Amino acid sequence: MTLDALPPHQGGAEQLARLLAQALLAGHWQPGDVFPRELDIGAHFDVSRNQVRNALTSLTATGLLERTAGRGTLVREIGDWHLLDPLMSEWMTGLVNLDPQLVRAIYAFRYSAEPVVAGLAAQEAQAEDIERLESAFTGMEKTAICAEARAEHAEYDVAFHDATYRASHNLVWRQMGHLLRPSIMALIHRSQHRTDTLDDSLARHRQVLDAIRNRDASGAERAAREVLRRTAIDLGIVN
Amino acid sequence: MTLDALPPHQGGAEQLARLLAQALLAGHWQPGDVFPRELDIGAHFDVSRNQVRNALTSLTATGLLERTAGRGTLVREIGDWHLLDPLMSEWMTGLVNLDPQLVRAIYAFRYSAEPVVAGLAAQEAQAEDIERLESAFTGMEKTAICAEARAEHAEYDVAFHDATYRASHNLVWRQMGHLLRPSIMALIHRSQHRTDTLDDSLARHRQVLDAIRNRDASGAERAAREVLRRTAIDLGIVN
DNA sequence: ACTTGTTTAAATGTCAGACATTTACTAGAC
DNA sequence: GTCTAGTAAATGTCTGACATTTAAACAAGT
Repeated sequence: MTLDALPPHQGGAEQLARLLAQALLAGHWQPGDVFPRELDIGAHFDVSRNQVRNALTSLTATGLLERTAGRGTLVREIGDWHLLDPLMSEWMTGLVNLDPQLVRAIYAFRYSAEPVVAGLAAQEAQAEDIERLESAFTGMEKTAICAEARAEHAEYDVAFHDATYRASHNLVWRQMGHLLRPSIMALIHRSQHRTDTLDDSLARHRQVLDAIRNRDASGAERAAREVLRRTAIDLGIVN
Repeated sequence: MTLDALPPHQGGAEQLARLLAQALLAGHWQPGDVFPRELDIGAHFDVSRNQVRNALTSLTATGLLERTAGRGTLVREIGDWHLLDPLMSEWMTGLVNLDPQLVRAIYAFRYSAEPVVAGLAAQEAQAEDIERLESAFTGMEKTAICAEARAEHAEYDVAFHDATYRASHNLVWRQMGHLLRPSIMALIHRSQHRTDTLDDSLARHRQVLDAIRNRDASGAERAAREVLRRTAIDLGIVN
């Protein structure tokens, strides 16, 4: 894989890091491949060596690359990626062709984890948590009608699930909310979002909200599982 | 808080990063405090500005610090820390006085998550996963007898739980195994490790192993919960 | 042949200094 | 008082030179 296939870039090491990271996430390099050298990258994108090094530092910190003096830069395998790093989530978000293996892994994780989180939320939620959930849900309702508001609807969707994680009032679970954004964004690009689909999704979200509001832990677990069953259909993981 | 209270350091930006990170994790600075300037840090530890910048880059990437040109470096609040970053786990490990709030948060997370993970492991485990679990368990048995092998015993303990996460065969859950090390290490420093305690802990671990081996998902869930009840006692969270 | 040691090239890592940019504060004009 | 310009101080960036590590090529000695 060469750099020629990548789009141009402008401004900042962060942009460059995103560009390279997304190419890696899309599988343009294989694990074990040697990554281009600093000077080549700098020459290709016409940026200073500093910018390149800053970008590569991020990719190394997220486990995408492995660098050793003298040898060069190697691409690490998917099992070494720090999927829970917020930077990684940001890079995955907006990547149209996310590796299906990743989409499935994240979904499987959510399917096993989110019911537990919802149960915790039902036990621990404070008034402000309920408020966040409600405002996110009403946002989802408002944007469900017209097709142009798909992006906005997704944001409210993310906000709803993130509010669930936050309502668990656990520092670790809360960190995991970052994974939601890429997962839900992937959902947008793969599902048709027909009206009946959205209605069904909304109804299931409402049950989660109600259960948490009623402090019904096991009910929240069940409802969260139902939401994710709907998600699985929309993602094309089942059927 | 000044730098004077910190021990000296030798060699490498990584060492410096660990030193500063552990000071932050121990709560030597309050959220919102201004962190010392690059030049001051460099002068105090007698390292180049580059090393300081590399170290601070790590602390920024893990959400411990927030840096903006012109303003300086601020200490972020605990809710912004990237607790799931492997670097963070490495720093927390070996920190004798980990913030009790963190210990409790990590424990609460494990108590809600690990039963689910054990259940998944019972469904998904392959032969090599079982082997890893068994070898870790026998290691725990061998090192349970004499008190000198506490550190080694803890390593086998970590290996056992890590093997459980790996056996779930999910990329996301697997990443979370990093959190185990600091959690279990904290346990060492706080518990007496009396012989009957260890026997009880071993028996409960054995039940997890057996349930996974028998592909008994709900049994593995129950057993994992029992292991963590034991852990809670040893950590002093209950009783 | 096989090993051992030396050299060479190439990659990342480090340093030092100058400069750029952003931010907060201060003094002064009106 | 309020706005503006200026100044100081902090992080960010660039550049070039040098250090260190690694792997491969090569040359000797046994």
